[in-house]
Amino acid sequence: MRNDSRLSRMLHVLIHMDKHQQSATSDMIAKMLNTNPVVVRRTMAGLREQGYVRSEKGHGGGWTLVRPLSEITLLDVYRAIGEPHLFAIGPADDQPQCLVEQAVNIALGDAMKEAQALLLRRLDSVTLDKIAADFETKLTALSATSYSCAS
Amino acid sequence: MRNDSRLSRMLHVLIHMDKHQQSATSDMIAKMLNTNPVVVRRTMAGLREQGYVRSEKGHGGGWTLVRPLSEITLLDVYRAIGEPHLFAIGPADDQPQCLVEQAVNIALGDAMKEAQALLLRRLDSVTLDKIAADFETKLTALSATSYSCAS
DNA sequence: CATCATGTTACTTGTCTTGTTACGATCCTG
DNA sequence: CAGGATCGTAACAAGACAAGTAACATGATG
Repeated sequence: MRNDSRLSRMLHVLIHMDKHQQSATSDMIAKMLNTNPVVVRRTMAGLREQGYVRSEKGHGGGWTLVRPLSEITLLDVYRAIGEPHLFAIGPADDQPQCLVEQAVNIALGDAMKEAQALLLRRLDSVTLDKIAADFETKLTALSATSYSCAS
Repeated sequence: MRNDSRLSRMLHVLIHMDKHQQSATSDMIAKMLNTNPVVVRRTMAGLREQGYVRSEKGHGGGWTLVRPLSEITLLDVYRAIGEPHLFAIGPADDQPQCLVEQAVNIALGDAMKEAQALLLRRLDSVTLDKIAADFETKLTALSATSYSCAS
């Protein structure tokens, strides 16, 4: 568990959901992600609240994709899961008295802000159908060879 | 302890060391950073190995700055402390079998690589004397008002 | 040799995502 | 309508990693 993999996992799930076009239970999704259903529900709650997926209880229930992949960007997903911290590094003190430390925070903070802005711009510029298309390319490239991912 | 603050702390220390131009003990530095001497030695070990500072044992010992701030970039310091992980997010699986997940990893990874490259470029473009100069500006701007940071 | 200071190891703490268990609510089906 | 399928949620344990802490060895100075 070295990284926060929620964004990665949700992208993975959404594209798979688009592929079968039928409701998937938290259990099925959990197996796909090598985790367990509670983690799935927890993480996908944000996607539901933002209207990207819908969940239905009871027999025959599960998760369904509501909006087309072409209308969901990576940034949308990132925001839906709560915009978790992107960086592992940061200042020792957010409001330091020391003027030297203030100058350090500004220098580091400026660089990080630029990097964050670039990353978010990049996430905003890619829609999920783009990744799905990349997948299709990979798939045809492999021709008839084995493709395994319990989808 | 939300973030890895080693880079921030080391920048702070190096600039202060340049200001007094005399050896500082781990204890003094620890007080400045609001931590304890072991953490200081642990973190500064990398700076010593890379030749930015020198440490001397025994009576009158402590840490001294070896190279001028103008010859040390933020990137140098980042590398000296062991290039810790920059991002808090990442893929769920580095070597996934699933082609969809592979496509997701590539999309996310590309964006992150770009952001990382930008950040490292920014770190490489700033030398420590630049931050020290920013500090001086702040200091004179404050005229004769109180400046507190047990340096 | 006594003291100061670093070097190093081992262990604890704090924080955050994940993993897991438990239980309640809801909905289909026989 | 009883029973099972499924989500919702709370509570708590596990794992990872930087940071905090304690203990002790090593080396330098006076």
